[in-house]
Amino acid sequence: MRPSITADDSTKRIIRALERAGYQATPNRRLVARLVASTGGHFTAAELLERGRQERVNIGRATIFRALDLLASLRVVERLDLPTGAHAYVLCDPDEHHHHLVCSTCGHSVDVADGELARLVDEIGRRAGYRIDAHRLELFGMCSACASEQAAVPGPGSPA
Amino acid sequence: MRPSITADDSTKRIIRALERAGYQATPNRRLVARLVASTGGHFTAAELLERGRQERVNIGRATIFRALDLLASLRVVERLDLPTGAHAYVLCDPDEHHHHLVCSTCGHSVDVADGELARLVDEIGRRAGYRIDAHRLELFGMCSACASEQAAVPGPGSPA
DNA sequence: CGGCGGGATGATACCAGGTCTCATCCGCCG
DNA sequence: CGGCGGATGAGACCTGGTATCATCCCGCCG
Repeated sequence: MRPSITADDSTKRIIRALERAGYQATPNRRLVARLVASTGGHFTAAELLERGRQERVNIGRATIFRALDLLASLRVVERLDLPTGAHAYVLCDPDEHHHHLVCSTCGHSVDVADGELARLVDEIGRRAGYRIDAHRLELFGMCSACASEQAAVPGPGSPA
Repeated sequence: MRPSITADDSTKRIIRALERAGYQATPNRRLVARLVASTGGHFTAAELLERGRQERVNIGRATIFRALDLLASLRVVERLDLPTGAHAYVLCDPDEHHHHLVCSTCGHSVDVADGELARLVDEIGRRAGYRIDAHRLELFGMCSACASEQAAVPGPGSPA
């Protein structure tokens, strides 16, 4: 375990990214940054809104979306399509191209370096005669924490 | 080029899949099958609805969605998340696990065999300590037809 | 200090994709 | 022919997201 990056660090990192790009770090945006940073996994705009309202009555839905958009454009946050078709956002590292591996149980998400994938994608494109501009890989599964928890408290029917 | 599979073949294949799974091949579903098969690329439910209405006045939105759901559950059709965040559907081969490479210009889509990806995904999971249950790879680019068309009629600025 | 301008904000209307309900309908089987 | 379950259409509804618009706030300039 190496939880060297705290939520607080993340909050600051987000705010710095905002400022570096020339955007105002307004109270609302700071709030969103804090909310985003304090989730270990993915979250929806609606969740953010609700949590935001708990600490600060007046924050508009539109503001949340605008902030999220902004953060997404800075690649501090990325939009995810869950297998269910629902949309969620995750905090992530803006510095390198990567993908997400998300736990379907707890929602925790880890960044996955592109690695060999780039090569593979390249080859697929060449074979199909496409010029590939973008790719997206999304991985869903169960993290080790959830797996061991499930092993300890097995749901009905599973230990058959 | 090997356009050995016609829209008609696809229509029949879809209908057969329906029947094999024990669902009625009702007129509406046949219509949807035909509409789906006659698009080379991805399409949205709204498009289908509109095209459907052109040849058969009464088909409900819900019916389209229901048919699409059904086809998706038979894996004859798959739901795609475009880079824009919009949802689309594509006709595809139910028999093997694969991914989609879609042309952002014309919407044409080709199936891509999983190939090495499975191994890669496996390794990622092992390294992260996740049990990976599902993955999704989506590739976006430009097909050779659109590329050559673009080369012939270059847009402003591109031939710089 | 006062005024100004642009960006940020909140409310709200709106839109699209999708789901749910419900009454009707229709085709298939007996 | 009668009944039943599945399919259907209309339309309400929900959710995620966007557009509009008036207001507001802040920094800056005079």
